[in-house]
Amino acid sequence: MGTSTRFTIALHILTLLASNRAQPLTSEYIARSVNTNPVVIRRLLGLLRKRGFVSSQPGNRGGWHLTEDPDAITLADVRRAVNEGSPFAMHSQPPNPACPVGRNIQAALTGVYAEAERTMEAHLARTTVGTLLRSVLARRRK
Amino acid sequence: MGTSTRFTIALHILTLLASNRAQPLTSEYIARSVNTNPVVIRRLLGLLRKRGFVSSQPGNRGGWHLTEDPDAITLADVRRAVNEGSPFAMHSQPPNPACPVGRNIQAALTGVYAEAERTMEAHLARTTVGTLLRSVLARRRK
DNA sequence: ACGGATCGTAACTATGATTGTTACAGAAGA
DNA sequence: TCTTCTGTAACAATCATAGTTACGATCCGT
Repeated sequence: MGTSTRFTIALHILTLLASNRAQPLTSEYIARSVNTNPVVIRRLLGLLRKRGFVSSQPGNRGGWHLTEDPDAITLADVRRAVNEGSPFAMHSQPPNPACPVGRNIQAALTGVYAEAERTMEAHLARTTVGTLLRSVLARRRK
Repeated sequence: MGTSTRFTIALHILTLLASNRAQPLTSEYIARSVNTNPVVIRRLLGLLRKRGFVSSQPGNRGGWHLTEDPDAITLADVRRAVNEGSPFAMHSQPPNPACPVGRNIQAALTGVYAEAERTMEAHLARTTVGTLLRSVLARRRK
């Protein structure tokens, strides 16, 4: 299975909201920028709302807006919010416990994987939605 | 799609081969330790052979054996060998080029993702198959 | 030379995650 | 009250992965 695009789409959404803090944006509008279906956007926004990054307003003239400083939202926060799993997966079936390697390989790998993930997370925590917004704006040709 | 288990299985295989360097192991034998089908094992061993980590001997009394020092094979090498993709995926459909954020978000993300991957790879390069083997052996109860 | 054991690989199925889509009830401003 | 949105369920479409069967090619040991 390919890696999910949720993390990327969530960052796209948050960057878009960060660049339009004056008025709420509808899932329909966001979907046109991302080039997908509004329901996909609402699903992701629901996850981001759970973490308090955005809030929604139903009804006419409703929509979504950012409720935190873009520089306070790190990419590590966003990754956690959208449930991106570990980049490492163990065996789908448990290995053979009668084999010394089979019996112990998962325990040996668990620590290595956890530390590798921590390393990556620490790196992602050094970039924020604000960083992304500035990077995007610096590239635009008006 | 969930993350693939190829990396984990490849490490399991290599650790098993490293612990049995005296005689070749058959895909059948390895499959019993991993608890899967021999063809799955042969497919992975084929990828590992391309990188020169293992070699195979067809025919009666054939099988597979390690051709490199376990301490010379890093987890980063193995990960590359089995084609684990990036943990980050871009949009499946290109975002809207008429939107300033849509037009530039991928360029902004590319660098961040590449650097995060490099960080993780650098970390994985610090552990080897030899490390894993010793970790596994230290846990075994004879 | 034969027989059995193994690799090498194609082809197909099964499974599961993700994404996209339709549909519709509820909420809220104008 | 009408229109515009959210919120969410239900379902279809797509795709990667893993598992399985099958079978030809290879090679050791006798």
